[in-house]
Amino acid sequence: MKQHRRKSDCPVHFGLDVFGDAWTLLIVRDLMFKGRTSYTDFLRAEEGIATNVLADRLLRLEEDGIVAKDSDPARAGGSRYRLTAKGVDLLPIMLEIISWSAKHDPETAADRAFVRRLRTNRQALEFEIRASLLPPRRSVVPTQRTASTRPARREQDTAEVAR
Amino acid sequence: MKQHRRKSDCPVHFGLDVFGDAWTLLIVRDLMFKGRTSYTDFLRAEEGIATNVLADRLLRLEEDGIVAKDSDPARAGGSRYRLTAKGVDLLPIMLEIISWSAKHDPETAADRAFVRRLRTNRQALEFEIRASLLPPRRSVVPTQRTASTRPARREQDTAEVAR
DNA sequence: CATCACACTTGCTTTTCGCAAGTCCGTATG
DNA sequence: CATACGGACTTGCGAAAAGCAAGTGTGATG
Repeated sequence: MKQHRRKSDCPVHFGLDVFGDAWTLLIVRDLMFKGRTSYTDFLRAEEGIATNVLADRLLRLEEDGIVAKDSDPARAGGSRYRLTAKGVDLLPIMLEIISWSAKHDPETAADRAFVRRLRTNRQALEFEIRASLLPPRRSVVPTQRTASTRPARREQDTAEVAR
Repeated sequence: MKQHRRKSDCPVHFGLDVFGDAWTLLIVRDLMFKGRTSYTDFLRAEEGIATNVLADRLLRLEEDGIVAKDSDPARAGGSRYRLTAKGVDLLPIMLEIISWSAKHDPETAADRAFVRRLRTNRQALEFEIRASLLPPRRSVVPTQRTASTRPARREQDTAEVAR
């Protein structure tokens, strides 16, 4: 289990403590841009995350209030993950990473039109994506956890409802 | 030695392959905002990076064209690191990380005025910081490396000179 | 030419990752 | 109501990376 190791109150360090690894932001990417929402969806991503690492990162993300998990009554034993408001707030970071990579990676698969919009009309693009992510379409019911199980800090409903 | 493991051409993955770990962006932070430029400067940062990890990350950053190393004739055996243009291009990512952490970390040490400017007048702030970082003030001479030693991809002079 | 600061290396322990296989659990099915 | 099934993990183990402490090399400086 990857541990939190907060060693300062520097905002850069705080961010890295949450998503400073090779996989966390790929899960966020899948939720934000690729419409992937289930455990097996994430496993199918082309980078090939290991199943134990995926389980660990999802738990971390849930504990840190970036994603929330709902059980999906439509499927046997199925769950759906979604970004919380705090998770959606990572969007500007994601967009800047995409912008940087599109500029500096000759082999980038970044969509041309997307990158152009990013440079010419970022506000609107960001607004659109936010709109596509909120509100969380609840055809599903929040997963119950016993007090003993992990996710400590629950997302405040207010944070979710606001905007 | 941390290895590159490029598994797709996704721009998010590309970025994470370069700086997806707990330390790389802290070094960038030190260079970008804290005026730290030497090996021992980086070691002194409050997060306490291990010396072998620091050596590894600096080599990676140099190989990836994010930083460049100059020998400093003013100090015995001293070196200075600086951001290349590609490294300075990480600025928007850093600013968004700071913004996110300032919003979501109750204990954040992020400077109030800085964060306010970030929200109200980002363009100017970014421009200012860029100006403070370029051009690389050369009171020092680029470090020579034999063909056998590491940094493969050298920063193109053009990239440095442009802007 | 001895000393010192700086920039790393080296060796060792602990943690995390990567990979393959196995388990659990809530439906659906017969 | 027993059994199969798909989805969501868990477990075990070897390898890689991180963390820690101590040591080495090298170019000034006295």
